[in-house]
Amino acid sequence: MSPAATSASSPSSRWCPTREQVMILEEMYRGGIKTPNASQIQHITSHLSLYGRIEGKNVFYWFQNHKARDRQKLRRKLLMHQHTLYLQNQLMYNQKLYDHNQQNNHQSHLLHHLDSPLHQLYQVIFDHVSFCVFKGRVEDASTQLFSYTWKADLPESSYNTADLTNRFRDRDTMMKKAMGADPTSPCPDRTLKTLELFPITTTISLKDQCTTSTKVRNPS
Amino acid sequence: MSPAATSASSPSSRWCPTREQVMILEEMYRGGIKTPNASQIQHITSHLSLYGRIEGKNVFYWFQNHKARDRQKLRRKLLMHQHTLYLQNQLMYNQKLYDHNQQNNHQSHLLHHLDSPLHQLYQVIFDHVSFCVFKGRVEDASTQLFSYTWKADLPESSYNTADLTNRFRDRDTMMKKAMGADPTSPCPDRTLKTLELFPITTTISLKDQCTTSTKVRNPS
DNA sequence: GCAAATTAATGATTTATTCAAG
DNA sequence: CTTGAATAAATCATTAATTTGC
Repeated sequence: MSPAATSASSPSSRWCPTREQVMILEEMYRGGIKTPNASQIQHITSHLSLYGRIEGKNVFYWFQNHKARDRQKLRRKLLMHQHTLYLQNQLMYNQKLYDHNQQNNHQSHLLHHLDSPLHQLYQVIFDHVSFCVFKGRVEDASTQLFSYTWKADLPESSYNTADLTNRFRDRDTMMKKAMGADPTSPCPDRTLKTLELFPITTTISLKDQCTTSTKVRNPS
Repeated sequence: MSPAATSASSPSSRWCPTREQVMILEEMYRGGIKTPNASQIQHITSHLSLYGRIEGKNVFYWFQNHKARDRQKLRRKLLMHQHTLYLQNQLMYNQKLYDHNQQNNHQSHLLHHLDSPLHQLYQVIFDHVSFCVFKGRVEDASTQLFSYTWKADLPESSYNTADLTNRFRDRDTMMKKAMGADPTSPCPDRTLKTLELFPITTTISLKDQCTTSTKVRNPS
């Protein structure tokens, strides 16, 4: 498949690692070598040169990229996990609301609430941040939020939302960590059905890297 | 004053550029050298070694840092500018609202609006992002927004906000770029007084970097 | 004045993101 | 789409300014 093993047939512009080289590198990575220092790189290079043409910088870049993409995968997983919790929470809330309305026989209440401006605004901002983060441009997420503003026309009618206003006056109690919610026991007094959109069994700790930090670099 | 010129007095762990070295480097930077390649770095290093001990990597890092911090300053300026526009917009809106209520002799309307849940929610998120950005930890701004969720209790009364709901149904029209608003002519049909909290005469274009990109690096 | 304590600058690394070859 | 290569952003760490209490 890949022309990696055909050594010195065509002057390739970049290093094409052979199957054995990749296997050995991955083995070393799993073995704990995350950021090899200069002498380690020398050693690895001379070892891997038995299986094909290779330079020191190839080894350097390989470990750098491998570590970075490992972390990237972890972050994406964590993000998905939080997104799951958010959705669970949202579904739970809507379900609770629905049940409440069923009790009171007000069928229109649920839809009315889901279209409420608060809910929509939250959704817009959440979606925006989600998109930016999943796009990979983290900084834009906050930068662009700055550049948006809310320019509604003059309200022709009064708000009649004094109850909501009072409920949201304290900012600390207004927003709560979604992480704090335990998805396994969504509601103690009522069993709610929530769709399982994503697996929520990820047990991730970003700090499990042992990062044997070494300080070798020779840029000039 | 500064002991920068005293060369080789104490074994410093990091390079302390002399006054002349910094002057020359800044001159070169202004002259258009943003990311020198290996040969340029060699040349600059040998030139600057006349004024004090210096290595190639020092030159490499100096240009890297200088360019990055230049961009950083620009971004921060732009952020402040957008924040200014946001505040202007907010003030204009409140002023307009106030005028409108004055006409209709409803003194309580303004305060009612400022306490409205929409306004408060926007404020909370904006403040949060602002704080994170100005604290310098850009990533946290979006990451933490994920971990917050909105868990209100069941509303005991109906919302009565159908008008707002309809107004905000289309997300693209709901939020508009603050940049689009021209602060010099805030309201065509009425002259409004707006406090000038920040200078808004910044004319920034992030794309004025000529970045003579060169591809030389020798890590191993 | 003058050090201890803070804060701001900035040199050096590490990490994240982008580009482009295959 | 994967991944080597390169660049840019973020972070760490040390030094210089600056403040503060004496």
